[in-house]
Amino acid sequence: MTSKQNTQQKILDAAEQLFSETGFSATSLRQITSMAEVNLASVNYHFGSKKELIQSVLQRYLAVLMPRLDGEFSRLLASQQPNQLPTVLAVFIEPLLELNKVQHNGTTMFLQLLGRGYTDVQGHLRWFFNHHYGRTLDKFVLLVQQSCPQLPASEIFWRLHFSLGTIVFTMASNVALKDIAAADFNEVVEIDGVIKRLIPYLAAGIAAPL
Amino acid sequence: MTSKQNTQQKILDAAEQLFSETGFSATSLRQITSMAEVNLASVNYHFGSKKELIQSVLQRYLAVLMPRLDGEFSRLLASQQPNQLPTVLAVFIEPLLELNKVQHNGTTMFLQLLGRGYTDVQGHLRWFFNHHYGRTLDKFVLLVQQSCPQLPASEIFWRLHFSLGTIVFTMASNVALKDIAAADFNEVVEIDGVIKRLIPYLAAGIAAPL
DNA sequence: GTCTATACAGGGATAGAC
DNA sequence: GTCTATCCCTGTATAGAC
Repeated sequence: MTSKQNTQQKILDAAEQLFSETGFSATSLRQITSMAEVNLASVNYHFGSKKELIQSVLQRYLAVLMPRLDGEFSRLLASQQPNQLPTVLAVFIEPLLELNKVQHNGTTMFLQLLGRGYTDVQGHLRWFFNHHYGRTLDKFVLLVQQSCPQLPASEIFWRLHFSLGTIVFTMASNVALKDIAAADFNEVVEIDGVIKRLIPYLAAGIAAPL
Repeated sequence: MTSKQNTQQKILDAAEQLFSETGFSATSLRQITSMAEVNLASVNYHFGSKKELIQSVLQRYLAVLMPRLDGEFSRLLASQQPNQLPTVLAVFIEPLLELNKVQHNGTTMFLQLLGRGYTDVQGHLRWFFNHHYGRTLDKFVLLVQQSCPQLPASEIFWRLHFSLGTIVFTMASNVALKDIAAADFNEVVEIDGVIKRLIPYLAAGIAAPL
């Protein structure tokens, strides 16, 4: 009973650390199981496959993040008049930064996992996300549509995917970007700095004139 | 002599087709060499490794694209007054679409390779790109800085990387996005449509107020 | 139920014969 | 330059111990 929980937990912790350091495809199950000090086969026993392990690692964060976001979206939708786009986007900041309470460096960890997830193995993670959190996503899309009434829904579709790309790519290359910024501009930028730089960029892009 | 050229060429053609169909990591050297009807070991003999083969496939396009872009950038820099940001970005459209003359569906092929390349194997492609085309890149950055004199260089650095993410991610998931757009909005969007949708988004994001 | 040891097919890379 | 044979690593599946 407790031993099952321990094994699963040990695998998840080791996997999370290795995934965020070197990416999904570059991390082998043998690395994970040897760091977790468990048997190789236990990954497939407990999680079924490497893909499902990746989803489980992300799920630990999503289970905390998405209900919070859903609540914020519902709150904004309940107000009578449409909300400003920057206001809608700013809703992400707090819940994302609170992931630091889930785990040390949780925000960076999660965003890096998200970035690597969408870029490394694309397909199955996108499906997983839509499947589990489609409702929350719909609320967000509705909020954006209300804040940009001049834009057709199809244009918003494209621009939200552009924005997803911006976020995911930035987070996947977060470490490299921080290093370059430090070297070229003597700037020390932490994850919240990156997030706050992203907001005006995304807001302007999404609301751009046709 | 001719046999060397032929073998290299056959490998490049087969690799390009398979890469753009199923991505880099999902395409094995054995698939490539059997489609090209050459020996497995010849890939490593002629290109050194799978990574370098990927670079070579991209290089065929970059060798056409980058000199053209460099010329356009120089032309814009030569004009006395600073150029509008949308004008600077629009410079990409023509040279990108002309890749269709290099090969059938060349533009899509190239952008997909670029997208997959940056996301699949991140590190080495970035290095390769900066190393070979750093000068051209510098001209572009200068043009953007001139068109946004109110923005500090460090902010432009971040926003150009945001934009790179937008482009790369969009192109990597190009096929999926086209399918969704077709299903949800009855929209048939070709690659030039995506490019032209990107320009106003990017321009607004880069020039966003602080 | 949980864990271990082990086998298997497929991957990239490479040494050496030709 | 080319080709064969081989090496080591990967994810996955399963038989059997506890």
